[in-house]
Amino acid sequence: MFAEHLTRSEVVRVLEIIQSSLYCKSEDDLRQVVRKLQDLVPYQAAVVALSRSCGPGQDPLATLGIVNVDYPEPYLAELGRRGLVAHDPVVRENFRSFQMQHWEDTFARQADPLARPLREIISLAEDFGFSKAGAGWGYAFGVRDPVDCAGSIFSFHGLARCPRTEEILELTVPHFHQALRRSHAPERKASPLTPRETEIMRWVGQGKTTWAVSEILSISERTVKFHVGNVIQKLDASTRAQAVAIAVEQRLLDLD
Amino acid sequence: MFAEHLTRSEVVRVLEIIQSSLYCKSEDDLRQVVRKLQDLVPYQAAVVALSRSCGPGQDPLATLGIVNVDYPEPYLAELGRRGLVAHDPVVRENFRSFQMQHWEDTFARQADPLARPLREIISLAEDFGFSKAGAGWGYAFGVRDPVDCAGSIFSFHGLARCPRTEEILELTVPHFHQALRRSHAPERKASPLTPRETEIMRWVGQGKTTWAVSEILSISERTVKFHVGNVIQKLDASTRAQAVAIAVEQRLLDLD
DNA sequence: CCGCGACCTGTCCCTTCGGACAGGTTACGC
DNA sequence: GCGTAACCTGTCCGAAGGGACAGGTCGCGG
Repeated sequence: MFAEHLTRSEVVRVLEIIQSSLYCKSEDDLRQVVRKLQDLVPYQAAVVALSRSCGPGQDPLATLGIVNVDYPEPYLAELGRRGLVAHDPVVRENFRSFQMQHWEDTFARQADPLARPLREIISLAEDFGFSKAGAGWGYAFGVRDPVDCAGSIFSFHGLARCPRTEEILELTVPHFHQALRRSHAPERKASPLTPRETEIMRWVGQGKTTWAVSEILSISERTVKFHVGNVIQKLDASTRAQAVAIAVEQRLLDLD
Repeated sequence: MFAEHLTRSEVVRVLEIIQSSLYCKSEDDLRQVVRKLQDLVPYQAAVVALSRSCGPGQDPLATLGIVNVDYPEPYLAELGRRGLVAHDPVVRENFRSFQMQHWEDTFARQADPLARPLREIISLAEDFGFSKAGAGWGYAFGVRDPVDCAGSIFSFHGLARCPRTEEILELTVPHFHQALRRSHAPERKASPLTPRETEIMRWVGQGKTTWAVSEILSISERTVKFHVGNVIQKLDASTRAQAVAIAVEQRLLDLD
């Protein structure tokens, strides 16, 4: 059965959230969308992360990009600083199985509940006022992308075990994963080219000669050569053909 | 209001379809998912297409990849053979506005309803037994991806105008678009370049001069110029810079 | 066997580029 | 006011590219 614990209006709400996930263009958009879940599921804080390398033999943690939703920043920073993320059983479990897990179960499955990093994780959480026990438990759920193998984890703090909650997460998280994948993709660093250089390279890429570009822009041939020369330098190219190749490949020519 | 014309079970059905769209890995998967819509919306046949180049000044038709769902293949083939796709007002409208359109309106908006290509489109449709008038009308709806600018069109034949239908398409099509984008990614038409040409253009794109390439490949400078010249012709470029730009953009240089 | 496509080579000529040198103006922030 | 970045312009020259003409070999399929 599908969505059996949800009323019509809840299903509609879920659908709305899913729709809005389609239009995430940035981490911040995603943050907003995830927050909408709070109407349906009373989590306290969430953390979201995407790893591009989840293949066999790859370390997912290596390329983990983290988006914080309502956790105290210093807590996550400290977690990272002490290298505890790699030892968090929830994280490890997630990137192995990508199944929904309630933290309580995950912690219960630990061979040695008193192991050093585990105790440290728990005490750090307590330092920040949310113990991992009792009301402090939560859910984690992630997706391993069937197409490009990117893996994500969505971790929600402050959720008691509940089939309805699981249903909602099951429905929404895969879409959040996609939104994360999309909004995280265009990690396009600022173009090293000036507007003028970009403009000129666009024409050059369209097959215009120096002379033609100078006519188009009503500037001298020399100036065009000057700009192209600068681009060649900046992109560490040796010919304009290579400069164009690099620019196109790095999408510096705002074709889109 | 969201999904106001739908019952709970219909909303759930929509949600189910959306969920299954997440796991499309191929055109055929997508076809299956789109077909599920028939339970909710009695369309007769659908055609789905994705264009990677939808930027300003780019021709979306140039990179249009088409997925047929239940149309007679010969019909679509004939449409393409006669170059009618470019003249279909529904297609043109879609890639301009990306808004939902009922074909009836689109055709009604045509300045000259008796124009040659338009008449040909209609008569071809009639030849295949589905006139575009009356019950033959349908809906088209597409998405212009906010992230990578890829544009899609989803065209459903055999739908009367109906707010409920529009609602369902409004909810599902954006997800189909994403599914199409994901499953369609590794679609690369055969390169028009010969292996030798590809090899040479790769070096040219790396900034090598004619002389340098000739040294690398142990052939004469003249031969390199010969091949580059052929590539420039084939790609309809005028300089090697433009040839490189086109080759890189169309991913002809198996860099990846 | 012949045509065809991919590949290879040459000469001639004019255009285009790339680099080096040597200037200039505007606009903006410290 | 001074530095700096973006923009603009010039001359000179050797190197590189593009087009047109005219060849050549090889292998494959009708």
